[in-house]
Amino acid sequence: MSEDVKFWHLRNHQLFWVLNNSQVRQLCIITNFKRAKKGEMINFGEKESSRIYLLKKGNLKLVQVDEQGNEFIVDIIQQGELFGSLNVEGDDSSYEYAQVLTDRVVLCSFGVSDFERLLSENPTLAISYTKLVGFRLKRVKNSYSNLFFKSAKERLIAFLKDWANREGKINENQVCLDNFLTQKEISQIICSSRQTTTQLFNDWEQQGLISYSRKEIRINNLKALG
Amino acid sequence: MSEDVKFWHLRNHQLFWVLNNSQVRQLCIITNFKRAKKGEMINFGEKESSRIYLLKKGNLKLVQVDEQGNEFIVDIIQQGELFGSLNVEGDDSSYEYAQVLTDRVVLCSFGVSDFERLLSENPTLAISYTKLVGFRLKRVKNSYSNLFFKSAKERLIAFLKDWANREGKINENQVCLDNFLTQKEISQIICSSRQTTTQLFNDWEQQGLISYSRKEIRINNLKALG
DNA sequence: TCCATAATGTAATCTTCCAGACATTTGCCT
DNA sequence: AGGCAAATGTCTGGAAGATTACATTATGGA
Repeated sequence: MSEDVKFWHLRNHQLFWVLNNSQVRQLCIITNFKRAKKGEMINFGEKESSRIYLLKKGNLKLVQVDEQGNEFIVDIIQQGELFGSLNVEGDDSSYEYAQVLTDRVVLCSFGVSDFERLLSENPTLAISYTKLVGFRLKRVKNSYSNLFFKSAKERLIAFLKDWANREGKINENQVCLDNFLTQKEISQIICSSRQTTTQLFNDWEQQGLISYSRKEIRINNLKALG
Repeated sequence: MSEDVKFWHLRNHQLFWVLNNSQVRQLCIITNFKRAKKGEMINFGEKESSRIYLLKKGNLKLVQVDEQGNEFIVDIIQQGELFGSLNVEGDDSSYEYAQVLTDRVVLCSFGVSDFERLLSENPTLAISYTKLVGFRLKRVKNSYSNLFFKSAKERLIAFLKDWANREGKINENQVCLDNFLTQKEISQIICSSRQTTTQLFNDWEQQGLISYSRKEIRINNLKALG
């Protein structure tokens, strides 16, 4: 990928607005670009090779795997978001990987140490980055505390609402979602069984409130679901 | 509180190891010290007044309250930890407060804007701070993903194990915990009903595996609980 | 010391949703 | 086109644990 394109990508990310052009050019040099297709997995966690990723196009899921092998979808990353070793510290038992959800993704990455050097030279960038991580913390806390006090149905509604806010397209009163998730994946996100999720979608479908397909989800009236 | 004592407190926190003495002295000036007693509440969230706290002594809980008024214990903060507006960004719907659990706590705090200025002058500090928040993020993720795949019993065991690791005192094979939590609070942490928690403790008590009182919890054999 | 209040103990229902066990459909690959 | 795997649809019992409803016991403050 040409330096020009790299430049454009980085220049367009909010986080790097505080850098001047020459700094961004510098950043280009340490940056690695990559394309990946649906289903591909991205591993991170090996201390040495740990990298920070910036997702330029597409969506992917962050999956955490515990000792028993349970897979748990921690977060859905969308266009423009950072992910990877935000935490930097090498530690522990839990393993995490990312998997591509959309047909293809474009992402770029820096090694953690390069990124750290950049931060130490640009305090303003360091603060922006700090805020970003803090925001992520808040998001995770929020989405989890949702899960505990809501029934499976409420959790699914909350998930759809969130999704609609993030990426929904409004078509004459309807919200339309590009569906790159299977019902199984949705259940993993909202922590319920696959069957329960299916049941809920079908109930809504029969009431004419929603239209589910593998390509898209159309919601006629978000508020009426409850 | 004298500047000297402030100095000692700050100098001893890992986060500030990267600062030199004169910088720590500077930090002392913007620092506010406070004592609080059991049950007292600390609010943060008002954008203007938001502060970052460093807990010097004691324990407290961070409680998140959602729109329905459900109270959810997000985290237990112990000696030496930072809490408060780690996220810096003022946002949204969810409200969070801290409540003192031990007889008394000692804490110091800075206004967010002062702290930000400090960060911008000390990029290394900013990086340390980022790692800290990242670590917190990891902890939250971990404790949550625990919750979803475990039964109430397993969750309680995991909680006790974690507690034992953090603050347990070993007495001739037994682990002894200073109990500043009620069973109700424990249930809030592990997300089960108060009655279920009570039942579990009593079962263990009858099997002679544990000894619960309001002052202390003594565990004879952590592994045998399962 | 006594009392009000909070914390703990116990039991009987009742709801939710998970876990199988299939059938059916969809969509991709060759 | 045809076949195969993955995704979806549907039904069942059963278990975990919430909820309700009290009884009992501690504890801190007046």
